[in-house]
Amino acid sequence: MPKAPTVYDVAAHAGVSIATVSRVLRRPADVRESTREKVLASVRALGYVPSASARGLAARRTGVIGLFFPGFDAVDSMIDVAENADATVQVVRDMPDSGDVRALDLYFDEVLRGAELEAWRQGFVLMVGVGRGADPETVVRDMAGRVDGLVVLARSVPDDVLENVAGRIPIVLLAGPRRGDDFDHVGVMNSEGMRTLTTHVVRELGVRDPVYVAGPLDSPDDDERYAGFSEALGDAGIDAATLPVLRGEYLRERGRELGELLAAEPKLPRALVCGNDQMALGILDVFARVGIRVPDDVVVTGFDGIEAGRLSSPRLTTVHQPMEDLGRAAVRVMAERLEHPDAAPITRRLPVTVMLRESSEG
Amino acid sequence: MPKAPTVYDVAAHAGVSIATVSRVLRRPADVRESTREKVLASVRALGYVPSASARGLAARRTGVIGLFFPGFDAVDSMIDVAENADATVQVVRDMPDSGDVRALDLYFDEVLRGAELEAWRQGFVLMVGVGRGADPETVVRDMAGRVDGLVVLARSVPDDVLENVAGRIPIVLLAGPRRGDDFDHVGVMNSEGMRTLTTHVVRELGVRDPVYVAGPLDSPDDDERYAGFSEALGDAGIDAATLPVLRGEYLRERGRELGELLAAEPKLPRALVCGNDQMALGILDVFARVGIRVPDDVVVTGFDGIEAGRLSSPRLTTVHQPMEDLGRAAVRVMAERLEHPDAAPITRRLPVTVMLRESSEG
DNA sequence: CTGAAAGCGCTAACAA
DNA sequence: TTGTTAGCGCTTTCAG
Repeated sequence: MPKAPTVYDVAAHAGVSIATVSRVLRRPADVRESTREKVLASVRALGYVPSASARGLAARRTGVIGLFFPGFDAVDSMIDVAENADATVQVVRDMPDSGDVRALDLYFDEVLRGAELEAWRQGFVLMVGVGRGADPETVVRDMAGRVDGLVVLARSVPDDVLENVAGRIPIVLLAGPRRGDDFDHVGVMNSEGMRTLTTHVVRELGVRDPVYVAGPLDSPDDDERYAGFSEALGDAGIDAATLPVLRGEYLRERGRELGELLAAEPKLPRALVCGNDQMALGILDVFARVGIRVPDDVVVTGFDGIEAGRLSSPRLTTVHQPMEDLGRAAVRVMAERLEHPDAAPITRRLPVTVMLRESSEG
Repeated sequence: MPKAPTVYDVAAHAGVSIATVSRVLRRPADVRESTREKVLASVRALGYVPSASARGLAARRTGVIGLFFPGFDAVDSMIDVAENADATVQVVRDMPDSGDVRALDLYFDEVLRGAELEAWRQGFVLMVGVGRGADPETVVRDMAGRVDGLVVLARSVPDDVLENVAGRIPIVLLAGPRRGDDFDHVGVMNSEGMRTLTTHVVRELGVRDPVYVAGPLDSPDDDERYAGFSEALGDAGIDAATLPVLRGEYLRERGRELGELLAAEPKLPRALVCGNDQMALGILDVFARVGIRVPDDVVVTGFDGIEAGRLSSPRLTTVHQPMEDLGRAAVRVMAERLEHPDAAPITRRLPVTVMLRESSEG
């Protein structure tokens, strides 16, 4: 690996000072055309690539925006590459079934895609950090040293760490609750979405006693969704507090368990309004197996709009979150913040879309 | 945003020299325990986060590995976030259909996941670069200035650019052909996989005249796959050159076109061995619509092992590439290269898995 | 429009 | 074990 050329090399080659080389690269307009071309020729001739480290140090900005996500799961279940490196082609009879482990990741992937796109548009590079195991702090601190600003998925990092890091670089919170005015924040209209969907269930489908299938107790997203549910019922003169609520984790498997429970009951509710798609899909799994007809026997709805809900049968009625837009909005907010460090805290809530599909529409 | 503390601040606060602060952070063992604790206390007290730029500049390494992919498609079809920012909840009747635009991305997502995991294990940070439009060169050059090494998807960057950048930092090529001994390379066993699958079709399913559905003419991957196909036939005493070959792009839509063509023929082949899953799925789409039964009337197989092939009906028999392992292997190779800059070129070919599913197995 | 020179914050010899 | 010091490669006044 021959030593990489530096500004000095380029300057010498072009017969100018290093300042001029720097100018050609950063504010070409400030340099006479003939000089500029001379320098650019040298840049190409030497294969010069500016060092981002040196640039970042001198300019006090890196041009990188960080995006922190809690980790992909199932990390250590993976086979070691080296160990099967000399294996040969394997043949497998692949039976139907398999899980949906990728669902969570898919959510991130979409947000990531939007963030990456917007970062590019704004002239930034995106650095993705994935929280490993129980130690988001290390990763976040490390990232903090590398980026101009950090977008963090809400509640994926302890508050004190966030507070601490915020003293050095701006933080934008993604999704989740609004967390006061401490940080800039980008979220979606959870309650409005659920309210609209529930209103549809009550008004159009004529169900006056839908059962809410809630997520974890400590999920602010779920709180907001339930609030929307309640409001919709209130609008129709129904008191949500009088209706039963089922509760579980936001997991398909947990949905299956609830599905089993429901299937064993003597009487089904007319509609199950679930706090997220995963649970709804789990319930659908069981109902399909035991012969409960959806939506004829019972209407089932979800929330999130994950891909799997478009591929299930029946396809799942849900409230679709604009994940890609979330990512984009977060980066855009960060760009604004970087431009105006002292502006008032920014909050942005993105609209959602109720997707009516066969799990509710007969 | 108060000015971020530096080593000098920490050193002053702890009453030591900046060198000691640096040591505490980089080689804690070289520092007496009491001093170390004193320094760490100051680090915490001040909320100190080391600057990666300064560190990178001084140490001549950034600790970042770059991963370059050609771009996500459909970039400019996206709605502008700002424009619908004040919209409210929308309700949509979502009809079945929709495309599979995400398929390509899914491939990348998996590779990405593997790369990210391995990078973390090796103590690196991963920086993902996405080629925008027709200008991978700019992105790659920019990345080259930010990372210690660059993993590049084969044929996503012009050779001369690669050559040029390779003078500055090591390059690892991912997938695609082997490209001589110029670069380190990680790929999969394309021909072996296709050979095994084809042998199954010939031997177990008794088809002696399968039709190969090829990808683009300039795809070395497809060349390798076709070679495997030919070999398998040769093994069975059949000359592949005597059999017809269909050709298209690696796209589902193109598969549909071919499907239409085939459906219009008086007589179907007994088996269609496709160069990738997308085309096979497109063919499946059409066959399902026009009532051609798979595998009873015709066997259809793919290559890649994308998720959509697990969700189609019938589910698609295919050769599964270990995408995640590919990403991991690439990063691992890069780590080795970084450790031993002068070692001989590294080539690694990962095994694949033939997945027998209902599109071939009656 | 161009050059000289002073850092940016950190690491890594080398001394002590 | 700790401190001193010389850069790392670039940006950015400030002069000219």
